[in-house]
Amino acid sequence: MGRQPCCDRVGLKRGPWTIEEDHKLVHFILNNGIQCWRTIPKLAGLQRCGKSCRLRWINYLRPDLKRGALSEAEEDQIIQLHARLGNRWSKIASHFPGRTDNEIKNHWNTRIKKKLKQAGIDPLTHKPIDHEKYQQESDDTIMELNLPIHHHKTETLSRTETYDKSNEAENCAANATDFSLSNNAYHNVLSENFDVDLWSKSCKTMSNCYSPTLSLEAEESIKFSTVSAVTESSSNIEPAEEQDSLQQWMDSIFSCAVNQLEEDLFLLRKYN
DNA sequence: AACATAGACAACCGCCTTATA
DNA sequence: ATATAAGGCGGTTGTCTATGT
Repeated sequence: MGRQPCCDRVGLKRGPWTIEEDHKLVHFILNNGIQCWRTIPKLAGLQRCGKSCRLRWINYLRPDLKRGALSEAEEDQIIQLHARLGNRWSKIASHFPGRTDNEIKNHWNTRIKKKLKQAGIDPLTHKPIDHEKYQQESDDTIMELNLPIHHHKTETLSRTETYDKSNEAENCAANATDFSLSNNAYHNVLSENFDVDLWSKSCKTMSNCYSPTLSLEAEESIKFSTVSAVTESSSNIEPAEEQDSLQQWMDSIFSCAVNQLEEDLFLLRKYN
């Protein structure tokens, strides 16, 4: 009865992923695609559960991820969407190609919430804060409202960035003036030993077809990540591949329309 | 130099819905 | 029809790094 278990859970590795593990997962997915997450760790030679692999791929390894800090415009859009949708992070993230729900959720919790509070706006209701009531809630909050925020780090490097600068990708990162470019140097390290043609082809296909709304910055960063590996063949997409991409593009448009309908329905239910 | 603290974000946990044997 | 795992999602925790003392 039922499905097979997702994994035997014995001897599974947890915690931060190593570069070797990333390498194995990326290599496997680019060569075989994603059919079933349960089988991927075993086939890819990873001591991880399928769920962990899925998360790692979606939040960190996908070639079409847009890296770097969120812009002011993106932050504003997140605030607007949050006012409409609440904490439905995956729905919010669907409006930002190349951004993950985890990334947006983290950004909301660490920065935007604070920013809104400073501006006297309740991040939960998006309405002006009732200061008297608010001040009774906690001393910490009072501190946040009345005292200047101490910025210990104005330009904190992400873990990935720091990793980049202390490893083989250092030279690439040093040459890149753009934040997103330095981040993508990581992908160069990853792709150094495996099928770089396949990797670059995948990035190219994704940037050209799969994500029609992909920003210039994202496109540029993808190109940079494969700059050492781009070959003549990478730009020649096979007809069958184009067909697939067209299908995926149509799916994405359909998905956008469904998203909009779902949002409208959500708002109707909320206000009726 | 060593320790404490804060901030950022990757990773995990648990729940819910969907799919399947 | 039912039980159970997969997949997906949001909340929370853990880890790492920068900065302050």
